[in-house]
Amino acid sequence: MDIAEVARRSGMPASTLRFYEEKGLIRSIGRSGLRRLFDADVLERLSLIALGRAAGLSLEEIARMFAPEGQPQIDRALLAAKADELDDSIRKLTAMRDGLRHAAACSAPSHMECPKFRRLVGLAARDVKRAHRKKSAAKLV
Amino acid sequence: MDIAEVARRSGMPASTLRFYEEKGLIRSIGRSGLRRLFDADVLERLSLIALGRAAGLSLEEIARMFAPEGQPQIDRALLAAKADELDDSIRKLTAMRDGLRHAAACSAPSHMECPKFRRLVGLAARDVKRAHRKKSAAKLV
DNA sequence: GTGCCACTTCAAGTCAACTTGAGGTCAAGG
DNA sequence: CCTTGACCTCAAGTTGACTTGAAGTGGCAC
Repeated sequence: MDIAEVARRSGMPASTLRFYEEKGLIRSIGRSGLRRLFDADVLERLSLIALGRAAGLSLEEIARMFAPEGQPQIDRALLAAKADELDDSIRKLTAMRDGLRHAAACSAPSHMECPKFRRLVGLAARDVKRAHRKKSAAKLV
Repeated sequence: MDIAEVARRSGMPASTLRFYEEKGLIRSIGRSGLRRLFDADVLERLSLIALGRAAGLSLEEIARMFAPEGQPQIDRALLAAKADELDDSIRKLTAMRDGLRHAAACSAPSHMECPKFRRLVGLAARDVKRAHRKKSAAKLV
């Protein structure tokens, strides 16, 4: 397959495919003149990348999941850790969604006068501080 | 409160507070010489901003939720629409989390040999294509 | 009253993940 | 054979959300 076909079948622009190859996320199997040739399995790999992106992983994290080819347990630990992170995000998003849903329906003149909404806001505030502590701690390393 | 106290109490760096003020997301209530003075209610506002960010809203979207002061129903419709978007993200993240969790535990030698995992991957692929269609359509406007 | 240092402004830098543009190459159809 | 246009490379641009740096100001403890 040439790059145009991969683009068509994966839904990603050719520029992205070249970019991913440069980053080592995918590989072309050869050339025809200048033109890259891809094996069909690149599509699976691209789906995997898309999945990771959709779940909020960075390209670098995704690359790490693919790469080592020698430490399967590190790989599995990473997957599990990522799953935990996702759980966290899901909890946050769910709280936010409920808050929005409520705010859209709530009759309080200003959302801030609604106790439900205020509780939610307080929750988020705690999270930010936690995140900042984490970041500062990370800098010390 | 001066900016340092707001920073301390909100957990955000002063530079971020100045940045948010410049963007119109928060307001200082006056100055003492050059120094900004903030009302205590800015903390509530910052929590709200943090909540929005954590839920994946852009600063511009957050600003729109605050701003109009005249179209309460547009505001509510926007909130409801955002809640729906969040529902979508939550579904995706949940699928991803389950996939990761499974992959971390699954005994198949390579994740791609596991039918559960492959189904998940296919799901993500469809999503990318949908996103690209949406983007292309948006460009035509 | 005076010196320090937290505050100020404004411009520029950073980071991730791509996209865009200029200038060049070559496979294939006519 | 020759043109065409899809593909190539490499550098630079873009966007969002901030951060950093240099140069300046002024509140307040002494």
